[in-house]
Amino acid sequence: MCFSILQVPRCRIHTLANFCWGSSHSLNRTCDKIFRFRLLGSKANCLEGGYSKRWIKRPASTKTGGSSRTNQESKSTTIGHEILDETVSTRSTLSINKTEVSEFHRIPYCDIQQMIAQNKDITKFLTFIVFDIETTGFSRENERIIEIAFQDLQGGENSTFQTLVNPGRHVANSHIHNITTHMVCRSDVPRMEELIPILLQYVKSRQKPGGYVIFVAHNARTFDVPFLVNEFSRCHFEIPPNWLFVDTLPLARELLKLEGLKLTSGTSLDALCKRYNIQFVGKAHRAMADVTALSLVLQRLTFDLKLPLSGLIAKHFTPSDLTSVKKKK
DNA sequence: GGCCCTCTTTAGGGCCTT
Repeated sequence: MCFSILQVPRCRIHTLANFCWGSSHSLNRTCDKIFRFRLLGSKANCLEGGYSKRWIKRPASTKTGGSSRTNQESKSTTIGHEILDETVSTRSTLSINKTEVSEFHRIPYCDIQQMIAQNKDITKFLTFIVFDIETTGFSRENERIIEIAFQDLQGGENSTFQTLVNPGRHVANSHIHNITTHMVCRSDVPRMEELIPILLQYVKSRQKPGGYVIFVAHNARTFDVPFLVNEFSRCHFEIPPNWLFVDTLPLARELLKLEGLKLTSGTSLDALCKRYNIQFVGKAHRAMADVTALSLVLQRLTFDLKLPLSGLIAKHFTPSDLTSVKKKK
């Protein structure tokens, strides 16, 4: 499956078409040996309240400990939890070194704006990940994330990542996503502080050396990203500086405006799926189903807006942009 | 909470996210 190709004659314009769903990237290649969880085979049981497709119940273990580089004393604890993923067909191992996590902030990254200006092959430095979260409510201050899904648009092995998250509290809005307290408030479902190192390592396994990761979500600016930033902060982690975010909601608004339609015509993910005749795989308002749908909506939106890759990247924002907006007020 | 629109800007309501 490929993104639509937008081409301008005699101009070299990079588009999402460059990110095809087929290349392979093994988690095994980039891992160390301190934190560890396992993604098991794909033929497993369906999850309670999950998808109609082959959702996988994956027992996993996480080893936490000190740095192998500094030879500090290592304390290992095993945390059983379930990682839900639909695409991994072979047994693979992802290990995480906590020192390595802290070094995310020391990697020198390329100047993306300069590369666009110089028309360099920016696709060599970019990873596009569509993501979605399910939460216990709307308030980033008071509510918690209970499910996260990532999909690397490059495709290939391990291109999707999905997990439930233990919020340590009652889930009052199960009627929205069908995720119940019983499903997440369990010792074998990871808490956010346990999950973040795994997420960081997963994303690192997908990114290119010295490159940026573009995270795309619907209403990312006012919901998903502030939630993510808040959870990282609460768990004493920082969003890596090479993580950039793009919100598809303004793209949808821009398109309706271009077509002379009122915004009340619908800019929700549901409305966009109906517009493009995209069917949800599984139930809407489950993270992976929404991610899959948004991945398809994204290619249609960029096609309709005639938006080249550089134009999409130009719409990015960072967590510090959100902070500066807050400070101004 | 941010963005957009309008019966507007010294405001208010609706949409979008769960």
